[in-house]
Amino acid sequence: MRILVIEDEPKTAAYIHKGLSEQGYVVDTAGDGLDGLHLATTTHYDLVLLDVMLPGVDGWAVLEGLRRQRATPVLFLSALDAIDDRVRGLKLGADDYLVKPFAFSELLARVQNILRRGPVQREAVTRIADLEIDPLRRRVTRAGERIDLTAKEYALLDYFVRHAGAMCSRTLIAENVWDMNFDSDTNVVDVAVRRLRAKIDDPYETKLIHTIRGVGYVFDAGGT
Amino acid sequence: MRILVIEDEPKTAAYIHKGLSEQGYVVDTAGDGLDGLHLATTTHYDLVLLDVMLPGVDGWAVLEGLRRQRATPVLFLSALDAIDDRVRGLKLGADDYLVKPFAFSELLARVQNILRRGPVQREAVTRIADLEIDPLRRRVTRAGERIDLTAKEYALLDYFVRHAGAMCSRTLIAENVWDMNFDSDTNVVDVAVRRLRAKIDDPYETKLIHTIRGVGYVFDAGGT
DNA sequence: AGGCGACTGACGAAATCATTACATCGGTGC
DNA sequence: GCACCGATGTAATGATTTCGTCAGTCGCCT
Repeated sequence: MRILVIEDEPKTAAYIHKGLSEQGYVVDTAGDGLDGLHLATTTHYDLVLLDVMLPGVDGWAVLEGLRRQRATPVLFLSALDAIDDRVRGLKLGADDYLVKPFAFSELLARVQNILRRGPVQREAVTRIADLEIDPLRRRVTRAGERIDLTAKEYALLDYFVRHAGAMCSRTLIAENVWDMNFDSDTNVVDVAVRRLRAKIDDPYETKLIHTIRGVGYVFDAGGT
Repeated sequence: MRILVIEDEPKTAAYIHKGLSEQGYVVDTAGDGLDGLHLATTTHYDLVLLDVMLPGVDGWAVLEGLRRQRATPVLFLSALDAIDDRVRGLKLGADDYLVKPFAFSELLARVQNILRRGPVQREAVTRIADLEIDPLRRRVTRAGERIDLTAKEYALLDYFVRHAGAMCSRTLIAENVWDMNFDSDTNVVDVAVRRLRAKIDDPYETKLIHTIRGVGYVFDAGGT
Protein backbone atom coordinates (compact mmCIF):
# COMPACT_ATOMS: atom_id res chain seq x y z
CA MET A 1 0.00 0.00 0.00
CA ARG A 2 1.46 3.32 -1.06
CA ILE A 3 0.73 6.51 0.76
CA LEU A 4 1.73 10.04 -0.14
CA VAL A 5 2.10 12.60 2.59
CA ILE A 6 1.94 16.23 1.53
CA GLU A 7 2.97 18.27 4.53
CA ASP A 8 5.28 21.23 4.79
CA GLU A 9 6.34 20.93 8.36
CA PRO A 10 9.30 18.50 8.34
CA LYS A 11 8.79 17.34 11.89
CA THR A 12 5.18 16.37 11.34
CA ALA A 13 6.00 14.74 8.04
CA ALA A 14 8.75 12.68 9.62
CA TYR A 15 6.49 11.68 12.45
CA ILE A 16 3.81 10.44 10.12
CA HIS A 17 6.33 8.81 7.83
CA LYS A 18 7.88 6.83 10.61
CA GLY A 19 4.59 5.76 12.12
CA LEU A 20 3.11 4.58 8.85
CA SER A 21 6.29 2.85 7.77
CA GLU A 22 6.23 0.83 10.94
CA GLN A 23 2.81 -0.34 9.92
CA GLY A 24 4.20 -1.61 6.65
CA TYR A 25 3.01 1.15 4.35
CA VAL A 26 5.20 2.57 1.67
CA VAL A 27 5.35 6.28 2.31
CA ASP A 28 6.42 9.16 0.11
CA THR A 29 6.50 12.71 1.30
CA ALA A 30 6.25 16.03 -0.46
CA GLY A 31 7.07 19.32 1.17
CA ASP A 32 4.83 21.60 -0.82
CA GLY A 33 1.74 21.59 -2.98
CA LEU A 34 3.49 21.60 -6.31
CA ASP A 35 5.68 18.61 -5.60
CA GLY A 36 2.78 16.86 -4.00
CA LEU A 37 0.43 17.38 -6.90
CA HIS A 38 3.08 16.28 -9.33
CA LEU A 39 3.77 13.10 -7.45
CA ALA A 40 0.13 12.37 -6.86
CA THR A 41 -0.81 12.69 -10.49
CA THR A 42 2.11 10.82 -11.96
CA THR A 43 2.31 7.95 -9.51
CA HIS A 44 -0.16 5.53 -8.14
CA TYR A 45 -0.97 5.94 -4.49
CA ASP A 46 -3.56 4.17 -2.44
CA LEU A 47 -4.02 7.21 -0.29
CA VAL A 48 -2.93 10.82 -0.05
CA LEU A 49 -2.58 12.62 3.26
CA LEU A 50 -3.02 16.26 2.47
CA ASP A 51 -2.32 19.22 4.69
CA VAL A 52 -4.51 22.21 3.92
CA MET A 53 -2.01 24.86 4.87
CA LEU A 54 0.79 24.62 2.39
CA PRO A 55 3.21 27.16 1.04
CA GLY A 56 2.57 28.07 -2.59
CA VAL A 57 -0.13 25.83 -3.96
CA ASP A 58 -2.46 25.09 -1.07
CA GLY A 59 -4.39 21.97 -0.20
CA TRP A 60 -7.53 22.98 -2.05
CA ALA A 61 -5.71 23.49 -5.27
CA VAL A 62 -3.90 20.19 -4.90
CA LEU A 63 -7.16 18.37 -4.25
CA GLU A 64 -8.85 19.99 -7.21
CA GLY A 65 -5.98 19.31 -9.49
CA LEU A 66 -5.76 15.74 -8.34
CA ARG A 67 -9.46 15.11 -8.73
CA ARG A 68 -9.31 16.16 -12.34
CA GLN A 69 -7.16 13.19 -13.09
CA ARG A 70 -7.38 10.61 -10.39
CA ALA A 71 -9.69 9.23 -7.79
CA THR A 72 -7.05 8.53 -5.18
CA PRO A 73 -8.59 8.66 -1.71
CA VAL A 74 -7.59 11.78 0.16
CA LEU A 75 -7.42 12.26 3.89
CA PHE A 76 -7.41 15.90 4.80
CA LEU A 77 -5.44 17.35 7.66
CA SER A 78 -6.94 20.65 8.67
CA ALA A 79 -6.36 23.26 11.33
CA LEU A 80 -8.44 23.22 14.47
CA ASP A 81 -10.59 26.25 13.84
CA ALA A 82 -11.35 25.70 10.19
CA ILE A 83 -14.81 24.23 10.29
CA ASP A 84 -15.71 25.43 6.86
CA ASP A 85 -12.49 23.96 5.63
CA ARG A 86 -13.56 20.49 6.54
CA VAL A 87 -16.91 20.83 4.92
CA ARG A 88 -15.32 22.32 1.89
CA GLY A 89 -12.78 19.55 1.77
CA LEU A 90 -15.39 16.85 1.89
CA LYS A 91 -17.34 18.59 -0.82
CA LEU A 92 -14.29 18.80 -3.01
CA GLY A 93 -14.01 15.08 -2.77
CA ALA A 94 -11.86 14.37 0.26
CA ASP A 95 -12.68 11.05 1.85
CA ASP A 96 -12.12 12.03 5.43
CA TYR A 97 -10.52 14.72 7.49
CA LEU A 98 -8.52 14.87 10.63
CA VAL A 99 -8.09 17.82 12.93
CA LYS A 100 -4.62 18.82 13.96
CA PRO A 101 -3.16 18.15 16.40
CA PHE A 102 -4.06 14.49 16.44
CA ALA A 103 -2.87 11.30 18.06
CA PHE A 104 -1.12 8.95 15.71
CA SER A 105 -3.45 6.13 16.58
CA GLU A 106 -6.30 8.26 15.36
CA LEU A 107 -4.61 8.91 12.08
CA LEU A 108 -3.86 5.24 11.68
CA ALA A 109 -7.44 4.32 12.38
CA ARG A 110 -8.69 6.61 9.65
CA VAL A 111 -6.09 5.52 7.19
CA GLN A 112 -7.02 1.91 7.72
CA ASN A 113 -10.65 2.73 7.49
CA ILE A 114 -10.23 4.38 4.13
CA LEU A 115 -7.97 1.69 2.75
CA ARG A 116 -10.20 -1.09 3.94
CA ARG A 117 -13.02 -0.14 1.69
CA GLY A 118 -10.88 -0.78 -1.29
CA PRO A 119 -10.17 1.38 -4.26
CA VAL A 120 -12.69 4.13 -4.71
CA GLN A 121 -14.26 3.70 -8.04
CA ARG A 122 -14.91 7.00 -9.61
CA GLU A 123 -16.78 5.30 -12.35
CA ALA A 124 -18.01 7.47 -15.09
CA VAL A 125 -21.54 6.21 -14.63
CA THR A 126 -23.31 5.24 -11.46
CA ARG A 127 -26.27 2.94 -11.79
CA ILE A 128 -29.02 2.35 -9.30
CA ALA A 129 -31.89 0.28 -10.54
CA ASP A 130 -32.69 1.73 -13.93
CA LEU A 131 -31.36 5.14 -12.99
CA GLU A 132 -28.07 6.24 -14.42
CA ILE A 133 -25.96 9.16 -13.31
CA ASP A 134 -23.03 10.36 -15.32
CA PRO A 135 -21.22 12.82 -13.08
CA LEU A 136 -18.78 13.88 -15.72
CA ARG A 137 -21.49 14.97 -18.09
CA ARG A 138 -23.82 15.80 -15.24
CA ARG A 139 -26.43 13.82 -17.03
CA VAL A 140 -29.19 11.68 -15.60
CA THR A 141 -31.36 9.09 -17.29
CA ARG A 142 -33.95 6.68 -16.07
CA ALA A 143 -35.21 3.75 -18.09
CA GLY A 144 -33.31 5.23 -20.98
CA GLU A 145 -35.14 8.54 -20.85
CA ARG A 146 -33.10 11.61 -20.28
CA ILE A 147 -33.97 13.72 -17.26
CA ASP A 148 -33.08 17.37 -16.89
CA LEU A 149 -32.29 18.43 -13.38
CA THR A 150 -31.65 21.84 -11.93
CA ALA A 151 -28.54 22.51 -9.93
CA LYS A 152 -30.15 21.88 -6.57
CA GLU A 153 -31.98 18.83 -7.76
CA TYR A 154 -28.79 17.36 -9.09
CA ALA A 155 -26.90 18.19 -5.92
CA LEU A 156 -29.57 16.47 -3.88
CA LEU A 157 -29.63 13.43 -6.11
CA ASP A 158 -25.88 13.30 -5.96
CA TYR A 159 -26.01 13.23 -2.21
CA PHE A 160 -28.60 10.50 -2.23
CA VAL A 161 -26.67 8.40 -4.67
CA ARG A 162 -23.51 8.77 -2.69
CA HIS A 163 -25.36 7.53 0.34
CA ALA A 164 -27.56 5.06 -1.45
CA GLY A 165 -29.15 2.65 0.95
CA ALA A 166 -28.18 4.68 3.98
CA MET A 167 -30.50 6.72 6.07
CA CYS A 168 -30.19 10.42 5.31
CA SER A 169 -31.43 12.71 8.04
CA ARG A 170 -32.81 16.10 7.14
CA THR A 171 -30.15 17.84 9.15
CA LEU A 172 -27.34 16.12 7.34
CA ILE A 173 -28.93 16.72 3.97
CA ALA A 174 -29.41 20.38 4.78
CA GLU A 175 -25.82 20.63 5.85
CA ASN A 176 -24.32 18.87 2.88
CA VAL A 177 -26.50 19.98 0.02
CA TRP A 178 -27.21 23.45 1.28
CA ASP A 179 -24.87 25.33 3.50
CA MET A 180 -27.31 25.58 6.28
CA ASN A 181 -25.75 25.12 9.63
CA PHE A 182 -28.06 26.00 12.43
CA ASP A 183 -31.13 26.86 10.53
CA SER A 184 -33.86 24.58 11.58
CA ASP A 185 -37.23 26.08 10.80
CA THR A 186 -37.56 25.64 7.10
CA ASN A 187 -38.79 22.90 4.84
CA VAL A 188 -36.48 23.43 1.89
CA VAL A 189 -35.42 19.85 2.06
CA ASP A 190 -38.97 18.57 1.81
CA VAL A 191 -39.74 20.78 -1.12
CA ALA A 192 -36.54 19.89 -2.89
CA VAL A 193 -37.24 16.23 -2.39
CA ARG A 194 -40.69 16.78 -3.77
CA ARG A 195 -39.30 18.42 -6.88
CA LEU A 196 -36.75 15.69 -7.35
CA ARG A 197 -39.40 13.05 -6.93
CA ALA A 198 -41.54 14.71 -9.53
CA LYS A 199 -38.81 14.10 -12.02
CA ILE A 200 -37.21 10.81 -11.11
CA ASP A 201 -39.93 8.96 -9.24
CA ASP A 202 -43.40 10.12 -10.15
CA PRO A 203 -43.31 8.98 -13.76
CA TYR A 204 -42.05 5.50 -12.90
CA GLU A 205 -43.33 2.44 -11.22
CA THR A 206 -40.66 1.64 -8.65
CA LYS A 207 -39.85 4.52 -6.37
CA LEU A 208 -36.31 5.24 -5.32
CA ILE A 209 -36.80 7.88 -2.66
CA HIS A 210 -38.42 6.60 0.49
CA THR A 211 -39.23 8.69 3.51
CA ILE A 212 -38.45 7.69 7.03
CA ARG A 213 -40.86 9.38 9.32
CA GLY A 214 -39.23 11.58 11.92
CA VAL A 215 -35.82 11.24 10.35
CA GLY A 216 -35.44 11.93 6.68
CA TYR A 217 -35.13 9.83 3.57
CA VAL A 218 -33.49 6.76 2.09
CA PHE A 219 -32.48 6.40 -1.50
CA ASP A 220 -32.89 2.81 -2.41
CA ALA A 221 -33.93 0.48 -5.16
CA GLY A 222 -36.20 -1.36 -2.80
CA GLY A 223 -34.70 -4.86 -2.89
CA THR A 224 -33.14 -6.65 0.05
CA MET B 1 -29.00 6.68 24.36
CA ARG B 2 -29.63 9.80 26.37
CA ILE B 3 -27.81 13.02 25.76
CA LEU B 4 -28.00 16.23 27.73
CA VAL B 5 -27.34 19.48 25.94
CA ILE B 6 -26.39 22.41 28.13
CA GLU B 7 -26.50 25.43 25.89
CA ASP B 8 -27.93 28.86 26.48
CA GLU B 9 -28.58 29.91 22.93
CA PRO B 10 -32.02 28.51 22.10
CA LYS B 11 -31.45 28.30 18.39
CA THR B 12 -28.27 26.30 18.70
CA ALA B 13 -29.86 24.08 21.29
CA ALA B 14 -32.86 23.46 19.06
CA TYR B 15 -30.68 22.63 16.12
CA ILE B 16 -28.57 20.15 18.03
CA HIS B 17 -31.68 18.68 19.55
CA LYS B 18 -33.30 18.11 16.21
CA GLY B 19 -30.22 16.70 14.56
CA LEU B 20 -29.49 14.26 17.34
CA SER B 21 -33.11 13.22 17.64
CA GLU B 22 -33.11 12.29 14.00
CA GLN B 23 -30.25 9.96 14.78
CA GLY B 24 -32.33 8.28 17.41
CA TYR B 25 -30.91 9.81 20.53
CA VAL B 26 -33.09 10.97 23.38
CA VAL B 27 -32.14 14.56 24.01
CA ASP B 28 -32.74 16.84 26.97
CA THR B 29 -31.71 20.45 26.98
CA ALA B 30 -30.85 22.86 29.75
CA GLY B 31 -30.59 26.59 29.25
CA ASP B 32 -28.11 27.43 31.97
CA GLY B 33 -25.44 25.90 34.12
CA LEU B 34 -27.58 25.45 37.20
CA ASP B 35 -30.32 23.55 35.46
CA GLY B 36 -27.78 21.60 33.53
CA LEU B 37 -25.78 20.55 36.54
CA HIS B 38 -28.89 19.58 38.36
CA LEU B 39 -30.15 17.43 35.52
CA ALA B 40 -26.76 15.91 34.88
CA THR B 41 -26.28 14.86 38.47
CA THR B 42 -29.76 13.55 39.09
CA THR B 43 -30.37 11.69 35.87
CA HIS B 44 -28.45 9.16 33.90
CA TYR B 45 -27.05 10.42 30.63
CA ASP B 46 -24.74 8.66 28.25
CA LEU B 47 -23.22 11.94 27.22
CA VAL B 48 -23.32 15.61 28.10
CA LEU B 49 -22.74 18.35 25.55
CA LEU B 50 -21.52 21.30 27.51
CA ASP B 51 -21.19 24.84 26.32
CA VAL B 52 -18.40 26.69 28.11
CA MET B 53 -19.94 30.12 27.94
CA LEU B 54 -23.03 29.99 30.06
CA PRO B 55 -24.87 32.61 32.06
CA GLY B 56 -24.46 32.18 35.79
CA VAL B 57 -22.62 28.96 36.47
CA ASP B 58 -20.22 28.49 33.58
CA GLY B 59 -19.09 25.35 31.85
CA TRP B 60 -16.01 24.83 33.95
CA ALA B 61 -18.01 24.90 37.13
CA VAL B 62 -20.58 22.53 35.72
CA LEU B 63 -17.88 20.11 34.68
CA GLU B 64 -16.22 20.25 38.09
CA GLY B 65 -19.47 19.78 39.89
CA LEU B 66 -20.44 16.91 37.65
CA ARG B 67 -17.10 15.16 38.02
CA ARG B 68 -17.50 15.08 41.77
CA GLN B 69 -20.41 12.78 41.41
CA ARG B 70 -20.50 11.12 38.04
CA ALA B 71 -18.28 9.92 35.25
CA THR B 72 -20.63 10.84 32.45
CA PRO B 73 -18.67 11.54 29.26
CA VAL B 74 -18.58 15.23 28.45
CA LEU B 75 -18.11 16.88 25.09
CA PHE B 76 -17.09 20.49 25.42
CA LEU B 77 -18.34 23.21 23.13
CA SER B 78 -16.47 26.47 23.10
CA ALA B 79 -16.57 29.59 21.03
CA LEU B 80 -12.90 30.12 21.69
CA ASP B 81 -10.35 28.12 19.85
CA ALA B 82 -7.66 28.75 22.39
CA ILE B 83 -5.47 25.76 22.97
CA ASP B 84 -5.44 26.59 26.65
CA ASP B 85 -9.17 26.19 26.83
CA ARG B 86 -8.93 22.86 25.19
CA VAL B 87 -6.21 21.70 27.51
CA ARG B 88 -8.02 23.00 30.53
CA GLY B 89 -11.18 21.21 29.48
CA LEU B 90 -9.41 17.96 28.90
CA LYS B 91 -7.61 18.25 32.21
CA LEU B 92 -10.86 18.80 34.03
CA GLY B 93 -12.07 15.56 32.58
CA ALA B 94 -13.85 16.44 29.37
CA ASP B 95 -13.71 13.67 26.80
CA ASP B 96 -13.51 15.81 23.72
CA TYR B 97 -13.66 19.36 22.61
CA LEU B 98 -15.37 21.09 19.73
CA VAL B 99 -14.95 24.67 18.61
CA LYS B 100 -17.98 26.70 17.61
CA PRO B 101 -19.21 27.21 15.06
CA PHE B 102 -19.12 23.67 13.85
CA ALA B 103 -20.85 21.64 11.20
CA PHE B 104 -23.39 19.23 12.53
CA SER B 105 -21.71 16.26 10.95
CA GLU B 106 -18.66 17.22 12.92
CA LEU B 107 -20.57 17.11 16.13
CA LEU B 108 -22.23 13.85 15.20
CA ALA B 109 -18.91 12.24 14.41
CA ARG B 110 -17.55 13.10 17.82
CA VAL B 111 -20.67 12.10 19.63
CA GLN B 112 -20.61 8.72 17.95
CA ASN B 113 -16.95 8.38 18.64
CA ILE B 114 -17.42 9.01 22.33
CA LEU B 115 -20.35 6.67 22.53
CA ARG B 116 -18.14 4.00 21.00
CA ARG B 117 -20.12 3.61 17.92
CA GLY B 118 -17.49 3.91 15.28
CA PRO B 119 -17.96 6.72 12.78
CA VAL B 120 -19.11 5.21 9.55
CA GLN B 121 -19.18 1.56 10.29
CA ARG B 122 -19.45 -0.75 7.38
CA GLU B 123 -20.60 -3.85 9.13
CA ALA B 124 -22.77 -2.53 11.87
CA VAL B 125 -25.46 -5.14 11.48
CA THR B 126 -26.56 -6.63 14.74
CA ARG B 127 -27.97 -10.12 14.70
CA ILE B 128 -30.06 -11.79 17.35
CA ALA B 129 -31.53 -15.10 16.37
CA ASP B 130 -32.96 -14.51 12.92
CA LEU B 131 -33.49 -10.82 13.58
CA GLU B 132 -31.19 -8.35 11.92
CA ILE B 133 -30.82 -4.67 12.68
CA ASP B 134 -28.90 -2.40 10.37
CA PRO B 135 -28.63 0.94 12.15
CA LEU B 136 -26.97 2.67 9.24
CA ARG B 137 -29.89 1.98 7.00
CA ARG B 138 -32.26 1.96 9.92
CA ARG B 139 -33.60 -1.26 8.60
CA VAL B 140 -34.87 -4.34 10.38
CA THR B 141 -35.47 -7.79 8.98
CA ARG B 142 -36.52 -11.05 10.51
CA ALA B 143 -36.14 -14.37 8.74
CA GLY B 144 -35.25 -12.36 5.69
CA GLU B 145 -38.49 -10.43 5.65
CA ARG B 146 -38.25 -6.71 5.91
CA ILE B 147 -40.03 -5.04 8.79
CA ASP B 148 -41.02 -1.40 8.84
CA LEU B 149 -40.85 0.20 12.24
CA THR B 150 -41.98 3.59 13.43
CA ALA B 151 -39.62 5.88 15.28
CA LYS B 152 -40.71 4.77 18.73
CA GLU B 153 -40.77 1.13 17.81
CA TYR B 154 -37.29 1.36 16.44
CA ALA B 155 -36.04 3.24 19.46
CA LEU B 156 -37.50 0.62 21.73
CA LEU B 157 -36.07 -2.24 19.75
CA ASP B 158 -32.75 -0.48 19.76
CA TYR B 159 -32.84 -0.31 23.50
CA PHE B 160 -33.75 -3.96 23.80
CA VAL B 161 -31.05 -5.08 21.45
CA ARG B 162 -28.49 -3.01 23.24
CA HIS B 163 -29.47 -4.71 26.45
CA ALA B 164 -30.17 -8.10 25.00
CA GLY B 165 -30.35 -10.77 27.64
CA ALA B 166 -30.56 -8.26 30.43
CA MET B 167 -33.65 -7.46 32.37
CA CYS B 168 -35.20 -4.17 31.37
CA SER B 169 -37.48 -2.63 33.94
CA ARG B 170 -40.30 -0.40 32.85
CA THR B 171 -38.74 2.53 34.60
CA LEU B 172 -35.46 2.12 32.81
CA ILE B 173 -37.16 1.74 29.48
CA ALA B 174 -39.30 4.78 30.10
CA GLU B 175 -36.24 6.77 31.04
CA ASN B 176 -34.11 5.78 28.11
CA VAL B 177 -36.55 5.53 25.28
CA TRP B 178 -38.91 8.24 26.34
CA ASP B 179 -38.05 11.42 28.06
CA MET B 180 -39.81 10.73 31.29
CA ASN B 181 -37.97 11.33 34.50
CA PHE B 182 -40.93 11.15 36.78
CA ASP B 183 -43.18 8.18 37.13
CA SER B 184 -46.55 8.87 35.73
CA ASP B 185 -49.16 6.22 35.77
CA THR B 186 -49.28 5.53 32.11
CA ASN B 187 -48.83 2.32 30.28
CA VAL B 188 -47.04 3.75 27.28
CA VAL B 189 -44.33 1.18 27.64
CA ASP B 190 -46.78 -1.69 27.62
CA VAL B 191 -48.49 -0.34 24.56
CA ALA B 192 -45.24 0.27 22.76
CA VAL B 193 -44.04 -3.22 23.57
CA ARG B 194 -47.32 -4.55 22.32
CA ARG B 195 -46.90 -2.74 19.02
CA LEU B 196 -43.36 -3.88 18.65
CA ARG B 197 -44.35 -7.45 19.38
CA ALA B 198 -47.04 -7.27 16.77
CA LYS B 199 -44.37 -6.66 14.19
CA ILE B 200 -41.34 -8.66 15.27
CA ASP B 201 -42.80 -11.45 17.39
CA ASP B 202 -46.39 -12.22 16.55
CA PRO B 203 -45.74 -13.47 13.02
CA TYR B 204 -42.94 -15.79 14.10
CA GLU B 205 -42.55 -18.94 16.07
CA THR B 206 -39.83 -18.10 18.57
CA LYS B 207 -40.54 -15.01 20.60
CA LEU B 208 -37.84 -12.55 21.45
CA ILE B 209 -39.57 -10.29 23.92
CA HIS B 210 -40.39 -11.98 27.20
CA THR B 211 -42.37 -10.49 30.03
CA ILE B 212 -41.13 -10.56 33.57
CA ARG B 213 -44.08 -10.09 35.74
CA GLY B 214 -43.85 -7.22 38.16
CA VAL B 215 -40.69 -5.86 36.62
CA GLY B 216 -40.45 -5.44 32.91
CA TYR B 217 -39.11 -7.32 29.94
CA VAL B 218 -36.18 -9.29 28.64
CA PHE B 219 -35.11 -9.37 25.05
CA ASP B 220 -33.62 -12.73 24.38
CA ALA B 221 -33.38 -15.42 21.78
CA GLY B 222 -32.86 -18.58 23.80
CA GLY B 223 -34.38 -19.72 27.05
CA THR B 224 -33.03 -17.99 30.11
C1' DA C 1 -61.52 -17.39 43.77
C1' DG C 2 -59.79 -12.91 44.02
C1' DG C 3 -56.57 -9.43 42.99
C1' DC C 4 -53.05 -7.44 40.65
C1' DG C 5 -50.56 -6.83 36.69
C1' DA C 6 -50.23 -7.34 31.80
C1' DC C 7 -52.43 -7.47 27.21
C1' DT C 8 -55.35 -5.68 23.70
C1' DG C 9 -58.13 -2.76 20.66
C1' DA C 10 -60.14 1.73 19.79
C1' DC C 11 -60.05 6.60 19.61
C1' DG C 12 -58.47 11.25 19.10
C1' DA C 13 -54.97 14.71 19.46
C1' DA C 14 -50.61 15.89 17.80
C1' DA C 15 -46.82 15.43 14.95
C1' DT C 16 -45.05 14.90 10.49
C1' DC C 17 -45.03 14.83 5.63
C1' DA C 18 -46.84 15.99 0.85
C1' DT C 19 -48.40 19.25 -2.11
C1' DT C 20 -49.68 23.51 -3.86
C1' DA C 21 -49.32 28.31 -4.24
C1' DC C 22 -46.77 32.43 -3.86
C1' DA C 23 -42.51 35.52 -3.38
C1' DT C 24 -37.86 36.53 -4.55
C1' DC C 25 -33.87 36.72 -7.12
C1' DG C 26 -30.84 36.55 -10.98
C1' DG C 27 -30.12 35.96 -15.63
C1' DT C 28 -31.50 36.54 -20.72
C1' DG C 29 -33.06 38.51 -24.80
C1' DC C 30 -35.29 42.20 -26.98
C1' DG D 1 -33.55 49.30 -19.35
C1' DC D 2 -37.28 46.31 -19.07
C1' DA D 3 -40.15 42.38 -19.27
C1' DC D 4 -39.94 37.54 -19.00
C1' DC D 5 -38.63 33.06 -17.28
C1' DG D 6 -36.75 29.54 -14.53
C1' DA D 7 -34.78 28.27 -10.23
C1' DT D 8 -35.26 28.28 -5.49
C1' DG D 9 -36.83 29.48 -0.93
C1' DT D 10 -41.05 30.45 2.10
C1' DA D 11 -45.53 29.80 3.63
C1' DA D 12 -50.06 27.74 3.97
C1' DT D 13 -53.04 23.93 3.59
C1' DG D 14 -54.49 19.23 3.50
C1' DA D 15 -53.51 14.27 4.14
C1' DT D 16 -51.47 10.75 6.66
C1' DT D 17 -49.33 8.47 10.41
C1' DT D 18 -48.08 8.02 14.93
C1' DC D 19 -48.51 7.70 19.72
C1' DG D 20 -50.50 8.34 24.25
C1' DT D 21 -54.63 7.53 26.81
C1' DC D 22 -58.26 4.83 28.29
C1' DA D 23 -61.20 1.05 29.28
C1' DG D 24 -62.07 -3.58 29.11
C1' DT D 25 -60.31 -8.37 29.20
C1' DC D 26 -57.19 -11.91 30.20
C1' DG D 27 -54.17 -14.62 32.93
C1' DC D 28 -50.91 -15.59 36.47
C1' DC D 29 -50.01 -16.06 41.50
C1' DT D 30 -51.30 -16.46 46.19
